[in-house]
Amino acid sequence: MAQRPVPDVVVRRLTQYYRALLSCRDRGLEVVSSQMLGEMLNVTAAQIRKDLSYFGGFGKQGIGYNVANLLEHLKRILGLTETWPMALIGIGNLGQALLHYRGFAREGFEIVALFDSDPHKVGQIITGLTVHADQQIPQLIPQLEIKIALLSIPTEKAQEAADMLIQAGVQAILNYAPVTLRVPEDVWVRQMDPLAALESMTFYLAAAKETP
Amino acid sequence: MAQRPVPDVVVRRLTQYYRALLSCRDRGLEVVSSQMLGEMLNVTAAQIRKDLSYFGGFGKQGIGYNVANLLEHLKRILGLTETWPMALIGIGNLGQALLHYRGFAREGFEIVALFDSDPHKVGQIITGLTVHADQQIPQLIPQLEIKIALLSIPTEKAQEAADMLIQAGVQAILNYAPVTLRVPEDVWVRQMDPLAALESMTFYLAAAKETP
DNA sequence: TAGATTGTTAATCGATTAACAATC
DNA sequence: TAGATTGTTAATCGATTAACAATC
Repeated sequence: MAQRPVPDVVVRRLTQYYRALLSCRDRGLEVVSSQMLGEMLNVTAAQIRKDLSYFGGFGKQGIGYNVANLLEHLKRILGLTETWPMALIGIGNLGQALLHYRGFAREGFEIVALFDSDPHKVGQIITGLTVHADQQIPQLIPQLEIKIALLSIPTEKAQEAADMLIQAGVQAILNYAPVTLRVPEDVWVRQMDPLAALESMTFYLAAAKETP
Repeated sequence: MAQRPVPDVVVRRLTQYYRALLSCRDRGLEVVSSQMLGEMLNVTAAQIRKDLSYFGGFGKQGIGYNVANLLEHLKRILGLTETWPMALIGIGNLGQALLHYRGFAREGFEIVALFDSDPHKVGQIITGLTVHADQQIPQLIPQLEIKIALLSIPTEKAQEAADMLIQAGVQAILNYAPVTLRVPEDVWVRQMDPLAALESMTFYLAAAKETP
């Protein structure tokens, strides 16, 4: 599909475009220009056109982009035409919040297996799913054809869990533990780290204080 | 402090270095080289030295960096020597998980005020904090000198809440709603968006499927 | 001293922006 | 047709990497 290699920054922006287009659609817009899209997302119009051009020409000169059409293309490009079964590792406060989050399902992501290392939690049924022991990972992940895992466990246990998951066939990890996981290069990891995000903002707040 | 303007990517990496150094300290390491740090974080040694050089020379040739010393410097640079009172807007599943998250306190972040628009929730006391109505924002934010807000409310309400918060003095927002907030340029926003993170990974998984 | 590692400069690489012909 | 907007190329900008003198 993509001829030139697509930079990761572009892929990340693609998800933004997709979001913005969904919102355009919901507001009844049929056509949108790169200019408009850019204003919604604080991105230049040229950036958007360049990014999209990695995948083809989806717009019409003088007109812009058909919202439904571009949405369809991005959906396919981002792999959102299929459904993605996911495993949730760690059923603490955060894990439970993820379990109840409705957003995943809307884009075809579904948590289909729960794992926890706490014997008190194993066997419990939450939102219709049984909590399995970590030891079940090697068996259940391949069986359920799970390629994506949500990792919401304590930092110390994250690497070990990641190793097991990858061994069992997981190729993408959404990591909530504040640690850099060591993974093979064909495995994808995205870090979800509120503390790091906060710290990168206090840098500016503290700097602004010093030089008012 | 910083002479040249510091690129945002550098600031974000600084938080990683800080994390890695904490882990070094906890393992009893007294000295660490840029090489070692780089291996922990999948970053080149040159990158780390360059990044740190924005702020000064913290290492010793032939030796490396004193862990405690560099930690102290980064702590100051990232503004983590002060404590940051925060407001939590939206007390749903995610909000409650954030409320129970212990990581914040360790770096001086403390949720000191809760807000929700649901009349059923207003007045409730959770972990010792009263849930306030959104209308209280203009009064309480300045009073408690809150500069940081955690936004965990539905997408539709996010912009309006952000406007109120900023009006009341908030300068940094950790936004869990999947929408690009329009904010003045002296206000910082970081997006926490698990769905976008997942979608940027399924891009690669789907692409790999096509070209095995 | 010899070996190691920093801080910094210069070279490279890659991403963003500007500009414009093509065309709806 | 005139006006608008795309897709793409070339120019610019900025970030990363390599290399090495300084020095612990």
